[in-house]
Amino acid sequence: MEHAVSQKAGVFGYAAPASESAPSIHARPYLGAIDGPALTGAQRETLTQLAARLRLPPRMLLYEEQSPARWLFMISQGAVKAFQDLPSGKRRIAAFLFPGDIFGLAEHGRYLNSTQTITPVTLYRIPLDTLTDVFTHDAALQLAFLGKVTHELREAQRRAIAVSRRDAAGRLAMFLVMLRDHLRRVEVDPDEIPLVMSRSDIADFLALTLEAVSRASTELERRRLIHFEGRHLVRVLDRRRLEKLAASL
Amino acid sequence: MEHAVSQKAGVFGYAAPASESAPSIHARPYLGAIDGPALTGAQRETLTQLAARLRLPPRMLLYEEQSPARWLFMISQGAVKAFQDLPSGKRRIAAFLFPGDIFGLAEHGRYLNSTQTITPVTLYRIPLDTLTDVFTHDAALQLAFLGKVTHELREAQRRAIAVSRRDAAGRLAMFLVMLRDHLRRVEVDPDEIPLVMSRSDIADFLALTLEAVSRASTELERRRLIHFEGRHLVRVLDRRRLEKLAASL
DNA sequence: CGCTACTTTGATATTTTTCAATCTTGGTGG
DNA sequence: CCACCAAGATTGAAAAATATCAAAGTAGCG
Repeated sequence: MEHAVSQKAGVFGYAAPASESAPSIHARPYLGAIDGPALTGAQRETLTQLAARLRLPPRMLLYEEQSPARWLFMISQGAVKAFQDLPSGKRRIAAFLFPGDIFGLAEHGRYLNSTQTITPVTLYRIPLDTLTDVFTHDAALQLAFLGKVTHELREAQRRAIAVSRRDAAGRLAMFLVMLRDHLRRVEVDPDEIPLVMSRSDIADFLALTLEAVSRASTELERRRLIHFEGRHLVRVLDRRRLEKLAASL
Repeated sequence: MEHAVSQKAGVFGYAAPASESAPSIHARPYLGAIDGPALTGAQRETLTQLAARLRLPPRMLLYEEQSPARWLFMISQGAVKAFQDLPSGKRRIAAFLFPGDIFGLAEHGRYLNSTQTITPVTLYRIPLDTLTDVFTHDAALQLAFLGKVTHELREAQRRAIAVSRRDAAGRLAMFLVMLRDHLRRVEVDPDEIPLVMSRSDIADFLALTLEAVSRASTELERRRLIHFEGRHLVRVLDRRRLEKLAASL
């Protein structure tokens, strides 16, 4: 199993003009009393001053697992994958990341996953050392981050449940529904799901072989739940049954 | 598949004397610059005033999935399981929780998992509505929570990787190692792993049948990696090979 | 227009799930 | 103190589904 990387880490793309849009994070409500704390203008200002805005090409490795963690990243545009390469040669994708998502949380000062751009990406890069101070001085801003992290925790738990399914078709259905819901804040038509990642990325995410993903795709098409318009766009034909299958574990 | 519950939610055990020990949370370092922000004396004081200390019997249901989230919990002693019952009748255990662990994070004001005590448990119960204010006024305290939540996020990701394994023995080995590491802050001998939960709990956690867990246990014993001293205590016979197997995915 | 990477399809092998029955263990009560 | 009971755990045999190995088909890109 090969996982070639077209560009090495360490060198980042050129800086993008900071004017286009200020940093923003998306999160669902997470505690009973806290409803998705959106960033205030002042908070965005704070972050904008800290963050460098970068534009990166596709397939660029941002950082590697176990390397020293220096920055936190927030995606503005594009898609990123976070993954681990396992001793067996297999790869497990921990998450696909889209606009509004944060990544780069570390442990013992080192990143836990490798990350690589899938599409061209625009993102904000925030030095970790300054972030601690900011959080200490701006509790509300930190709260927004806390909400985001808890949201990601829930998604990780949901994914663990999805992966635990035995049937490939059900896993794929769950993936599609999760992806659609995750993208809903960006996409307009909920029955069109853009699949920016490859089949083998999906396989690595769902802990299936890419052959199994391919067969599951065929099966979902045969059952008239979805239709592939090209390899990177799924049209949902029967939303009700797709969701039913996704929830049927 | 039956999952009977001996006691219903809503009624909590009697309050325990608050003097025994103040609330504490355990977390690993999570950001490059932040090393496991332990609670200061003042912060413990703050929490102690907010929290009710409760003692609960074993097998008590604390709250059910989708019920309105009113409290956050911190375990002082004992073990709790967080789970979801799926439409198919299967059960997925999202996490086993031990002293120092926090649980009760919610979404849209509702709990995402059901939780039930496994052993007798002593815990702190903190009203969620007051917590938001506390976090806003005490950024350092919030930072400790943020660290804890990110730590749980990492554990969820690790579990997702463990569950994605195909081989039952490997999954069980991974579970044992994770459990041992999680308990290391409490337990002294790293080669004695107390298994407070039942085989079927382990099965629900690993997304295996309990038969498969049983067979995997037998296999690990046959291979002289572990030895069961009774059903609730595992002695690690060959730490090196056990860890190798756990990491061999 | 042709190459290369990605995807699909096919046949076999491996492993878990299922379904069933038996065995243990801890607790209860006579 | 011992026998009995029930829940939990183990073992066995067959069925189901994905992994594997192999080969052919597409599609995008230069």
